[in-house]
Amino acid sequence: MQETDFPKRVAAVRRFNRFYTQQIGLLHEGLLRSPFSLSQARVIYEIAHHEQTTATELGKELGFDAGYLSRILGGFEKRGLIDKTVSTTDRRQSILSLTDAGQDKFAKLNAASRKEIGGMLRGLSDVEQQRLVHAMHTIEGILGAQPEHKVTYLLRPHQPGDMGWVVHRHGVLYDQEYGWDEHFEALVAEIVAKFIQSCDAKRERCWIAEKEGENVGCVFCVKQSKRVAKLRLLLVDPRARGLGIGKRLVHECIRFARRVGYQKLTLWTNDVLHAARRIYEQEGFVLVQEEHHHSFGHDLVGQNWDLAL
Amino acid sequence: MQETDFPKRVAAVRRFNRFYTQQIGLLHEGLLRSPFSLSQARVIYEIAHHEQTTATELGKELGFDAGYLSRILGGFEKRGLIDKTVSTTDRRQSILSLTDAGQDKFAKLNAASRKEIGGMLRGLSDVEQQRLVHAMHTIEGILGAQPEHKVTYLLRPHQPGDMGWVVHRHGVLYDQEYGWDEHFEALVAEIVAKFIQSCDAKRERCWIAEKEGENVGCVFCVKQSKRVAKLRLLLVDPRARGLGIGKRLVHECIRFARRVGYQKLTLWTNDVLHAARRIYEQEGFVLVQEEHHHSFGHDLVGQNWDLAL
DNA sequence: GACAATGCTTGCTTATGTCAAATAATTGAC
DNA sequence: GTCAATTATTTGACATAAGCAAGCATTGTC
Repeated sequence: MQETDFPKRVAAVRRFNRFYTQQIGLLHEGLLRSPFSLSQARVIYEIAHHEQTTATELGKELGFDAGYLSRILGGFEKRGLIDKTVSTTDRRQSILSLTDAGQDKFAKLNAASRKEIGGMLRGLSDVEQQRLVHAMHTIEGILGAQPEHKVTYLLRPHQPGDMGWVVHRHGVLYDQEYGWDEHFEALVAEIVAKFIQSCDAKRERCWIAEKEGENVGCVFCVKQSKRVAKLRLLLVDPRARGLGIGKRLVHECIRFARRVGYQKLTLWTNDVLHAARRIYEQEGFVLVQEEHHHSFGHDLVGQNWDLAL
Repeated sequence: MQETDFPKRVAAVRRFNRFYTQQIGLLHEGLLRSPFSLSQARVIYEIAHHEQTTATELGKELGFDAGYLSRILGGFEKRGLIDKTVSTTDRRQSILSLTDAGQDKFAKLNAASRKEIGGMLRGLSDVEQQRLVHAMHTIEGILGAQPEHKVTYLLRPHQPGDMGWVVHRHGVLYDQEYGWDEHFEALVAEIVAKFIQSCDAKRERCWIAEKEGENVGCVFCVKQSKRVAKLRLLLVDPRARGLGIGKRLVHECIRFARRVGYQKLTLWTNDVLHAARRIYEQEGFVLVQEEHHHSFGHDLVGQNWDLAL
């Protein structure tokens, strides 16, 4: 290295820091129209991206003072955004997780942020976008010792547009992977239509898994009878498999069914869906019935699985 | 563009924002050991890099609330870091400039920041440093509509190490540009030695011009008699010429001499130094005497210039 | 079972930041 | 030249952000 370059480099980094401090200040303004401060947004972001976490863990990741964080979390709890459950292994800590309302609020915040950044990016040419993203990767790679979270997906309630995605993705994937015909897509469409039209918000729910701003999975919990809930339409996009999203979706569904007072959770699937089967088994579902049927252009074996709640 | 890339890009930018928010938080900690908060540091930085500015201008550049800024500036004034002079063209505004103490405090802050960033950079390989700086430039270029200040230098009092630089640079540059021999360097060394040894801090001063962390210019104001000050050793590095640094140094020197009560400012130079001559003329100096002499291996014409204060 | 360490909460303090009103000076319209 | 609108700055009141330290309950260690 030419030794005379070094001060120039230091100056360049300092200039960039000033520049980006400014940029982040601008983002801050974007949050003004949201019910979250920058710090709160960072906290809720972290919670949303962990299935479960604790205050100390959050504090370490974000570099926050424990007292300050405690207050932020207290506020979230009061607003009904998070649940604190005393840990079974260590009764000093609370396990933090988003409530349904929290998931919803966060999804909105997330969408707003995405829209804002998207708007900014759209002002750039394709080449500029590529260069920008590449340069950011470079900087993160060089400065960021800490690896990105393994789990970068997030669960949220459904929003407009999601039902279409559910139908579309089921159609495409079951065709690709199992050769099922369009009758399957139609069946899915019928299910989601009914879900939307007669949705009992208190006892029925849909979760969408989102990764890097794109939908990558879903599951539905619908009412079959007063005491029995049914898990339907579990799907994980191939691009996002292996991250535990399927398991998490099922888990969330079970937690919900239990919480709102069902006594049994049932589901219908087909024996060719091996990955799903493994998840159901792990979560404690029991195979209660099988029957042969011819549907979607194939001979299939339908299965009913039950879980006592 | 592949439309499916877009959400990925948005996600990448958002991730970078989170990442850099974190980074800037770390820098914030570096300031904890300084007497400035992040906001204060940003304000004093801006003041230091403008010869003169106003509160409104600062507020616009930094995006600060006028009231908040007013208080920060009030605090600085109380601590003796800045001067507020009512503008002659608009008596509502104050022209802000750093006092000597302010220049000094800021130079220390600046050095600390540079040291911190320098330390971080030293942990990287030469190639990584280059890539980092290049990536930062790219981002600034793409996102930053606003051009960097034209004037990126800063004046400050001397610090340990500066005298050596003054001697060295005079030696090298006068050899390169005029072929003067080592006797000139020796003369400079003698002058700075005397300056340090018998410096009357109230009535004598040295200014160093700094650009991107490197010294690029200097000037001295020393006492010749109770009523007469002498400007000496004006130098601007070739790399930094054309930015008005020479003029600014002379200007600062005149202001100081006037403020501490001298009645005349005098200086000795040689007719071959054309650039310097132009500055002296512009600032109102008058040529009072010339004499031929043989020094530093050349036949020269020495000149005395005076300015009534 | 004493004792240090950990996870979290709470009280207190200071810094940060915003809003609205007040003052003084300037500018533009007539 | 006069008046209204605008601009630069200050000030008071206020809300939020953020850090420090003391405290409490729990856990792990010896």
